[in-house]
Amino acid sequence: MTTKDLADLIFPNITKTVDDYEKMYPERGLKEGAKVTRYAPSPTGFMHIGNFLSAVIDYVLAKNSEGVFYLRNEDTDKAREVEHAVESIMKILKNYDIYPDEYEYENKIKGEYGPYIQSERKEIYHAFIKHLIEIGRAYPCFCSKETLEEQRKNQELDKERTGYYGDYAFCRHLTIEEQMSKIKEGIPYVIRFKSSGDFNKKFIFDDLVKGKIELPENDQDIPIMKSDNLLPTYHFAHLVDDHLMRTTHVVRGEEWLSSVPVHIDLFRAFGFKPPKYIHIPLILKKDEETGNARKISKRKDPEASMQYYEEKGYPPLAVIEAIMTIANSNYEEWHQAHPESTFIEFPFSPKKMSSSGAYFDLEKLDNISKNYISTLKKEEVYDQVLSWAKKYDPSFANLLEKESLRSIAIFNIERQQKKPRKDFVHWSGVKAQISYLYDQYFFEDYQKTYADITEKETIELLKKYANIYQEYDTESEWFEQMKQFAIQNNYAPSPKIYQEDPTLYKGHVGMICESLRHVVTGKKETPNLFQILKIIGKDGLLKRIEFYENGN
RNA sequence: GGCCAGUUGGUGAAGUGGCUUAACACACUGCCCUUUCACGGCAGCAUUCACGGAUUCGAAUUCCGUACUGGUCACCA
Repeated sequence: MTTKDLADLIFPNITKTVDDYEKMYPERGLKEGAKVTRYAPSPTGFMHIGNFLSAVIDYVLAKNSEGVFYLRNEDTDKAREVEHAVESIMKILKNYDIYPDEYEYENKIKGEYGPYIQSERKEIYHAFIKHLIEIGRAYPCFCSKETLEEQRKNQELDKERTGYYGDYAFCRHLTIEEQMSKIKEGIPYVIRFKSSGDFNKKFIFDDLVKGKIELPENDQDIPIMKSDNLLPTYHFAHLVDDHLMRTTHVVRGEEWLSSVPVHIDLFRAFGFKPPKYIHIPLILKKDEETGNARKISKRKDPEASMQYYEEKGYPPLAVIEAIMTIANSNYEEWHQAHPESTFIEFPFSPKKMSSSGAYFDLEKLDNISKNYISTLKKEEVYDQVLSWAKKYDPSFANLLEKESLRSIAIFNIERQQKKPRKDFVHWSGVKAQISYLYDQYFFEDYQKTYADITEKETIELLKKYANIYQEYDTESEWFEQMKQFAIQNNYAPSPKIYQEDPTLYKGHVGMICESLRHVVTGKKETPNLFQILKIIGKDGLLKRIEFYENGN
């Protein structure tokens, strides 16, 4: 009995060899230096911001080098699988203008290196496992979970390193005959990789972010195929897929760093060249209870899910900018120097990436978003607010459409100037900031917000003003009239003049403006009054003053 | 506990032996501009790079130790 017999017993129907697959998936004929990257999520729920960070880096790396970026569905854990997870991931990526070159979902497949769904690649994995068994680098293990659990406990008690290695790797030492007869008896088994390393020996591993790291060789006989669904574990699927799909760079979270020895051992068993690894730092969050940093969690932190940014209405490019800043902190500077360039042109450098965990700073995101929105044209703001509202605030969307002209005028307030106003942070905040400019909201909601600061005399003054008000083209013309009006009513035309001798005047022009602003908007703080008056119009002005008078 | 990594201001960080009296951005504070709020402008905000020691003419940058934080040690990825 030989390992060949064992391999045939386990995989009687597998006829293709590793070589066959090597020929089926030849080296990609890309130009020198082109990077092949992938985003390989497991479909277990909503997209996490850490995954998004790695997807963005993958994408930039590939696009920047005229390479290939593909999406692979790692669905080997059937127990945790969630329906439509890949669809939602594709939607999110699309939202951020990230388009995989190769992918497979909803029965559509694009690319020559598929299937891109791991559960459809079972035969391929089996051929590779069969090969390992034949060359004596893999074997069936019949240890039950209970046995393994017990062994682990004993190892802990004995203060030994835990795991399936050396003398603890019981099934490694069975004879081929024993292995075959157990299989024939129908005892369930996993396939384990026969490790080749010595834990006490170190090797140097070069990570593109962290640099050279000394790691112990792998002596763990890890499972590479599960007993129930015969699907590979992550470690093995990573080897087969990233090799056959000719991946050049693997971007993943630093939680994978400690399994690098396993992966290297696996690649060496086949004589394959491992990809370059980019282990990116975890995205952290300060834990409120302990005050310590911890991995950002989907359960505790809403901002961990990419869904959050869509619901809040952050423009995708703002989120990208914030994420890119985590990837390389010189991103902002670069972007300012290259305003016309998109993020895929950014020369991302793994070496420049911080090697410690990063906080995702929501305040910083707000600032980025504010700046970004201030650069948009009025129509763009309108379109984006509208499409957000259609999804998350339909009644506001209706109003925006019904009053589209007024809405666009509102979004134009202090926008067409060298330094545009920066008051919109995200679309979900817009309604509260501008609703007073629509009669519908103003007369319904703003009555209560008035503070009683205006005297009767002032109201009379404002009424007088409303009657002479006219729509000027420029602000200075308007303000000139306002000053004249102030003088006629014994108000100083400027605060300075007023201050020279306050007893000469009832007040100054600014005070009239203040009262006017207050009565017309219900707020003390608003954007430019001239532009607001233009939008409301003379009728609106009269109506609002009347409304105020009656309300008090 | 073993193995691995990290530790620069309120935050993200730049920095890889002298150009650093530690860049830039966010936040914060003050002043100016001003019909409000913003915007904008100016200024302030780490004599110091977790701590201790070593190497060196010289260290945030190299080495050793300590502390703390994080990751990992599944038939999960």
